[in-house]
Formats: sequence, structure tokens, C-alpha cells
Amino acid sequence: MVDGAKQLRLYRPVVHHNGVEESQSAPAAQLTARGAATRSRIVATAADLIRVRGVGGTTLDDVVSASKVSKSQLYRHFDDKPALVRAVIELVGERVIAREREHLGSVKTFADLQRWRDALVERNALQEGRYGCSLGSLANEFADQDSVARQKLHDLFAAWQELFDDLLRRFQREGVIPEDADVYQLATGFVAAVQGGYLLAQTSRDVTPMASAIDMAIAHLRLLGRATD
Amino acid sequence: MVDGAKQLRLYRPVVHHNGVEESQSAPAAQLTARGAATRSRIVATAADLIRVRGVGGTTLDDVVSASKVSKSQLYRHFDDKPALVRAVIELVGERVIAREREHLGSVKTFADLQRWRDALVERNALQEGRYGCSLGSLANEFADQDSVARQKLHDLFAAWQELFDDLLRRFQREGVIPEDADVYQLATGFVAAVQGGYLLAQTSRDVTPMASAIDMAIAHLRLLGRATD
DNA sequence: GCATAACTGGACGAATACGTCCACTTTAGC
DNA sequence: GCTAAAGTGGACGTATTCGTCCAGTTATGC
Repeated sequence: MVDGAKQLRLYRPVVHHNGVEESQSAPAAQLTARGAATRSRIVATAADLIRVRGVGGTTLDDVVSASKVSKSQLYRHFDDKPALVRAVIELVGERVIAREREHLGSVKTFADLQRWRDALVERNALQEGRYGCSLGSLANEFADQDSVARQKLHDLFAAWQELFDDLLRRFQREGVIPEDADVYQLATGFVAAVQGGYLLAQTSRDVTPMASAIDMAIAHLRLLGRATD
Repeated sequence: MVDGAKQLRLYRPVVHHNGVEESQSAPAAQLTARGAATRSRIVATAADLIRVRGVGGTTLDDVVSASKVSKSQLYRHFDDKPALVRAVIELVGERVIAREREHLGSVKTFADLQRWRDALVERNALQEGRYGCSLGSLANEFADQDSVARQKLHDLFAAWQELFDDLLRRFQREGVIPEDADVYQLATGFVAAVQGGYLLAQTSRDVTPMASAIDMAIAHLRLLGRATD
């Protein structure tokens, strides 16, 4: 019945002055270093604004003035607003995954896991829970409005979940949790606990519920480990 | 630095023809049955639209035409858009809490809990995960933009969590889980698992991750129970 | 049956946002 | 040093949306 096509544009071929017809949100052939730098500056600025105000609350004029770029440049790099938002999703996604890989990739003990938890909670405490998870917020706002964006977000959550997958398998190899533990369920549960925790912290303006949600997931792992003894 | 005050209006006193000055989103003295019916029709329609399109994607003209009410009536019942959204939050919140109370209030065994889980997952499967949790989506979109709305949402999540609180205490009394279990942590963890599960289902267009997230929470309870034996 | 609440229906103004366009300037690559 | 990419800066058209207003109609309570 109702769909979100209102703000999305249909495919519209773009003919540049060089006569080459292009598709998608392609910004001409290839960029020089300078062009690439400007592009990333735009995306980074947009990401900041969107984190705070949301996609709907961020106008392109906001992005233009905040990134100190002229409007013509913004539209040379991005076809339209959805294209920019998708680029933002990619940037934010890379950042989050890189950060989590950094922390989760080397976790081998419960003490390590605890440090990961502390870092995550601490970072969120700095903003008193505001804005939630940068990925989660985007997912909530865009998943049902832009199928391309939804796919990207899905892949990102899958990547995050895979970090937990790897971690849990290490735990299995080390005998921290039993071999027959349902790794998929546990990894999913961890991602969900983190996301749900972010949301509760956001409405509470307090990180306590986020900490509790993650702690329950960790406690579950501990119990699983003990059950083997 | 940046706040979301852009779409919110400041307090603006309203003087009605009866000379009574009012505040908030008050729709005149009191409503007759007819007036109340129209008001609820507006809110219910708005809730439907917002669930599908989000707050930002729903215009007041959409609400007007979908609810078959004239614009002057909409503005007689609500001061402005945020006021309408707050009413939507209240309606949706009541619905969700009533539904959850219905299901959770009588849970006394793991089999009961499983039935609750199945119902929740099944309902979400009907829409293939789309739109997520009606409360969670609103929370994500409005928590940082409207402090009144955030407070309402906070209270609603707290009410939901209390249902788990009660449930867990019943479990304790029945000896299903130990007396010294951290009920607050568990209740929070359940709400977070549900919300995180909704989000993952939304980006996946598949309820499986939501089911897994909740299953992990239930599995944790089961393990807690076994630990006492 | 009268006063008042409830409502119609749409015109209207103001603001905002998206996206286009263009003449001109600056910067880099070879 | 020439050429093409990169960028400025803002005017502009179009569309949308919020919120106001009002003259006239219909229902309702007592």
C-alpha cells in the first residue's frame, strides 16, 4: 500500500560534458587526490550532522555550509541526497567495524571481553547515551525507505556479527565455552544486546541499561562455560 | 553545539474564544463523545502512517486525507505536529504495553515464555520484519529531538521492563530461577534482546535473528535455573 | 429548538529544501 | 604552460509542508 518512494528518485542517466553517460551515484570517471579529499570531507561532515540530527533533520544546505564546500561540488560528487546518505552509511559502517575489529579481534578471555564492554559503555557514557549507535540509528531510519541502504546496513551488521562468531569460536577452541554451543545464536544475541542496549540508553539518557544488557550476554557465556565443568 | 530544536516549536500560549488560556497541546476544555472519537481517529490514522513511513515521511496532509478529517479539525485537536506525534506515542505505547501485559502477565513456566516468544516472532514475521518495533522506531527517531517524547518513551520502556520484572520474580518464587538472580539485569536484558532483535530483523527482512536474540535470553534463564540444582 | 461544539473545504502565506545552472576562478597533472 | 579537473558562490525554479484563517454547514446536548 504505502511505500517510501517519495524521497527516492528513479534511475536517471547522467550525461556529463565529456559525453559519457553514467549511472548510479557515480562522480565522473575517477577522482584526483584533491577530488577524493573533498568527497570524503563532504561525507564526514554529513556523517557528523546526521549522527546528531538524523537524516531527516539534516539538509543539504547544512552539509554545504558545515563542510565549506559549494553546492555545485556536492552535486558533482553525489547525484542526490540518498546517494550521499549511502556514502555516509559506508563511512560510518567502516568506522564502526574497524573499531570493533580492533577491540574484538584479540579477545581471548573473559577479561578481554570485559574490557571491550567497558570501552563501548564508556564511549556511550561520554554523550550520556545520546544519538545511540550510529549504525543502529541509520538502520532504523533508512531500512524501510531505501533498499540499497538496507542491504548495506544488513552487510554491516553481518560483519559485526562475524566478529563475534570468530571470537566465540576462539572461546570454543580454548575450552572457554563448550564445543556444541550455538555460535550463531550467541553472536546474534550479542549484536542484539548491544543494539537494544544503545536504544534503552538513548531513551534513558543513561548508559546503565546498556551495560546491563551486555552484561547479561556475557553472564550467559560464563554460565555456558561453567556448565561444561 | 547542534540541537534538534529546528522542528520543535517553543511554548506558545493559546487563548480560546472562551477566554481561558491554556498550555501544552490541549484541545480546548473538554470533548464531547463525538469530538473524542474524531481525535482518536486522527491519532490512529497518524499512527498507521508513521509506522510505515516514519515521522519524517508522514505529512499532516497525509494524515488529513487518510483520516478523512479537515485540516481545521486536526489543528483544533493538536497544536502542531510534535503534539500529534506525542499523542501517537501514547496510543502506540498503550497498545504495546497492553498486548505485552496480556502475554507476559500470566507467564509462569518456560512453556508460557516460549509461547510469548512465538507470538512476538510470528507477529513480526507477518511483515517480514518491516517497520521494526513501533515503540523502538519512534524512540530512535524522536528521543534526541523532543524531550517530552523521550520521557514518554522512557516510561513506556520502563513499563515493559517491569512486566519482565514481575515475571522474573514469579520465577524466583516458584524456584524456576535462583533467589539471588539479578532481576534488574535480566529484565533489562530481555527488553534489549527484543529491541535489538527487531532491529536486526528489520535490516534482514527476516525474523530469524530476532528469534535467536530472544532465544539466547531464554536460554540464559534456563541455565540460571539449572545452576541451582 | 437554540446555543455551542464539531466539522467542511480549501485558499493562503511563509518557510524550507531539493536540485539546476552558470559565469568565473583556482589548482593540479603532464 | 596548457588543459582539464576541481571548486566558488549564489541566483533561481519548483515542490513541499507547516500552520492560519474563515465563511458556511452539520450534529448534539439540554
